[in-house]
Amino acid sequence: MSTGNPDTSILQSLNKAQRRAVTSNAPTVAILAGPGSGKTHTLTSRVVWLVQQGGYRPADIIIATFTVKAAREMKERIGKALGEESGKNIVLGTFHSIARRYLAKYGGRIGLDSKFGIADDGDSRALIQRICKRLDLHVEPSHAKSWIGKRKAKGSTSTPAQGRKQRKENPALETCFQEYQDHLARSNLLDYDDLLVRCVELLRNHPSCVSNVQAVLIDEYQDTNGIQYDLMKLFAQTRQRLTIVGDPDQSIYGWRSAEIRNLYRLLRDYPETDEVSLEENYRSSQSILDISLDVIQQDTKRYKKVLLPVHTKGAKPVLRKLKSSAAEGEWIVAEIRRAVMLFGGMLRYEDVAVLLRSASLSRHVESALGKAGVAYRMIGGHKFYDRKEIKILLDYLRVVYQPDNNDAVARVINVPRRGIGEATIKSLLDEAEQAKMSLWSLLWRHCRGQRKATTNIRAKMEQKLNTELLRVVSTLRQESEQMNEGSPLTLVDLIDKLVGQLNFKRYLEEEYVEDHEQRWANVQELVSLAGDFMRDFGKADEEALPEVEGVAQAKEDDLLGRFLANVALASDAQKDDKERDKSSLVTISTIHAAKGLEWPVVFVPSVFTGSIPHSRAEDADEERRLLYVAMTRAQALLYLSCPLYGSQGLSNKVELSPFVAPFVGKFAQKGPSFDRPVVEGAAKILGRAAPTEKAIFDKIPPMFPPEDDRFPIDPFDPKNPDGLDDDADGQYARVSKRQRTVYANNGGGGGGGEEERPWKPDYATTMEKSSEFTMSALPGFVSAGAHRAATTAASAQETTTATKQHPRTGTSRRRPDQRSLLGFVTMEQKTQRAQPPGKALADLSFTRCQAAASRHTARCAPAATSIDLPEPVVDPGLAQHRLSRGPALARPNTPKPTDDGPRKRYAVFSSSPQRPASPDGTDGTEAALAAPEQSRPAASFHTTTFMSALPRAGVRRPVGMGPPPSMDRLRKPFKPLTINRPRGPRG
DNA sequence: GTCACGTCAAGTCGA
DNA sequence: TTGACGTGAC
Repeated sequence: MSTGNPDTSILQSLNKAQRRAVTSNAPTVAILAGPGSGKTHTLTSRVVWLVQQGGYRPADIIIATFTVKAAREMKERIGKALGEESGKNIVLGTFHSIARRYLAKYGGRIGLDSKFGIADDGDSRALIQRICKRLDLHVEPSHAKSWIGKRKAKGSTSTPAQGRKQRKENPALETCFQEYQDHLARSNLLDYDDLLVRCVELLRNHPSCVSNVQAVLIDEYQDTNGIQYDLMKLFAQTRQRLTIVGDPDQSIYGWRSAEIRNLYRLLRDYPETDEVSLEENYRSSQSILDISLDVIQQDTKRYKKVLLPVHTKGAKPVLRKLKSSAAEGEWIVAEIRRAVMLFGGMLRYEDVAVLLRSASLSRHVESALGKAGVAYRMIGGHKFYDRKEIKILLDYLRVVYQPDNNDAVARVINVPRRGIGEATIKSLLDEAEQAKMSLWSLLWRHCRGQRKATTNIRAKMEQKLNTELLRVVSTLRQESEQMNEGSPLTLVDLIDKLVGQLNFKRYLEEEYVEDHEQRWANVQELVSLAGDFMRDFGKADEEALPEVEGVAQAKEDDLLGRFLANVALASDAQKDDKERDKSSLVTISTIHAAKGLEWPVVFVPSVFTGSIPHSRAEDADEERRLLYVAMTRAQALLYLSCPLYGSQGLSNKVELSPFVAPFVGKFAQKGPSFDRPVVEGAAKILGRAAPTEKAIFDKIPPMFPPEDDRFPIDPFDPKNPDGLDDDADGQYARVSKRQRTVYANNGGGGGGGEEERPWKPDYATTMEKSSEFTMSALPGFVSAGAHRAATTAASAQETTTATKQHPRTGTSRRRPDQRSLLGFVTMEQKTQRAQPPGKALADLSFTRCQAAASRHTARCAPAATSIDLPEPVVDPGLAQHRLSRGPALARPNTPKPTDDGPRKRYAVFSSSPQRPASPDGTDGTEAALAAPEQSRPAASFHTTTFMSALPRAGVRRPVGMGPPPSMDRLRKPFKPLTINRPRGPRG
């Protein structure tokens, strides 16, 4: 505070609307903004503002995010802005993690045992399955699970009447629910939803726990569900100061009961809300935005908003048709290489992302990348903690921590093998249940001779159980308790001991002959993660909640418990970014996991019906939003593609996704020519220096195809498939199985090598770098570097007036050119009072026609968008259109702002507002050149099984030594473990 | 009855 | 890639 002027330093990186959001004095601020508009940046800046200008203690601020990734990123940014020390006092995390902390501290008040564990998805599923079977409920376990989840996630949105109705309709589900909860309670477990439900219960009954909280901020608000909304309100119950950021168009978690209508509830519950729209998109080229808007605007019920491109037109997005998924993969790789090559070093592999609807679609892309020797990493997909060997160890630790966790005991009772079969385990479980004791104590008593189990346990089994399971676990438990009391023993020691006493290495060698080294490396990775945890969270104050005066906290000093909770809530192994991966890797990710990130080049393959929209999806609109999210990740180049035939072969034809079908004509049919304008345009968007033509051509190898013409534009020709595709298809889909034995004999691990890509020594494989994969992302703001520079000039002019802007009151705090979120609704009500009451609440994804004026357009075309327009201009047709939707709710207690001054209103129907060629379109990029690093995508990721094994000690499986390659290996020719060693099978 | 082994099919998204 | 299922061997 003493050095320099803190407020200007924060505000400098903001545009006008962002600054208004950051500095607003309203108790509640709702920031609504499209992709690439700097939402997170704005939110973090507001936190800094609240601390530095509002004088709030960081410890009195709660920031809730939706994903671990977002939480981590936020933490990093705030730490940078506020300094590590005060930054870390902020209560920041996912809803679940914050709820867990409160429950650990104060849960005793609602009768919760402080040593509760967290039941993860697998636990819940297994439990429900058992219940359904045991009680013969005739319900689909998966259905029961989602039913239970939905019920818990609803929060106070469900009225008692609704609840009763459901109860009558579904007695079986109700029973299942009851049983499930009882079982969890007996095992002292909470599932993910329970964390939220119980925390709501806690804060509702004991508001003093949050009496210190001055401000609550919510990221990705559109993804909150009912119970999270309740929780948010309760967090803020003392001061009622809330800031939310969100984008209804990016709501892609409906299947987790996210409710877009929460936006509406907020405005109803907090009538003083100051709404801010961020309209400038700093990320993507104009043509990418245009076509993304085309897609999203098919949703007529959508909440319309403006998205103003800051950048120039750019290369036309591509919609490519390929013959098969295999061809699609190969095309993607060819196109990636073409782009990297013809951009002369300006684009690297790390600038490219392939975004998939589901992780299982990655096979063909992975295979093609592997063949070409292009290294990649995978975000989403399978989790580190979900690996078999890791799960076993974690289950052991859970038993150590919570011996009454029957499910965990049951899973480890025969691992390593002790001759106890499934039937025995089931019988033991049933017996324990009937005797109303835990499985653990049943075993314990039996082996101590205190109570003979009715289940037959053979002497051999008993002995093994006694020495290997019971004794090991109980000694570890003692040590874990000592650990909490300050003995020098650490978590790492604990896991090491466990691994040693189980003889886990030998177990892996015996059980997984083929890949035990990978698995052992994973175990070591777990140990090292535990070490990281000790370092980061070992001090108990790291996750601590602030002391609240007069409110006693329980001590949460159980390291093991916190480690396990961390594992359950993170669901994803992450390392910090000190050892950041510097190598150039293509990113493959699910669309869900890509949210919030950006890349210069984005591929969205498999854009066909059944994939997106997914065949099992319930909500087509959500699928469309998903595609929209994927497309808006792209900065400079966007490629969609679609195979003509599904993976089953030529018999099943595939249809282009209806989301893009109407706009086929707007896409290019093949990749653009990377001529001078395209290269320079991309350079501008990315804020990088365009390479000279010489630099480009010097690097291009002879015969390199400069155009995207290696694949037919229209590959539809079922009778005469072209050779390339057919080969690939045949080899992968049909022949591989039979060839397997052949390869085993003549090729060893590298079997089929000649059909695969020739070995290339000089690429970084994902294998070698896997340790860094688990770490989180690059620092810095996601918004393009150009963003800051683009606004610098404007801010310089405006800083003088900025401080005078905010001390207005009520809704009039809006800028004159910014409309209320409910603007059109209130208007609608005026004109249409006679509407019958009805589905107002049910249909809240209302449309808004939003003033399109912004600083930018105002500058570009002052005459057209003059803020001095005397009258609101609303297209009557639009109002008409919305009328059929029934009466909207007015915000209660809000006087109609009549003295707001002139408010400019006009509807925007085109995909993006017309903008004249921007004279200042260049202003940002040049300055941004100075810091090209900052525009790199931020990402956090983890390894997949495929690339997991970290040969820490340099262990590598020699080619040909192992057993014959699995079928999977043949399908995926890229197997660095084997390919990297171009030796023959016999050395 | 129980265990080990092979085969077959199916598989969103994530805290 | 896991899981459910059917089959021989203790």
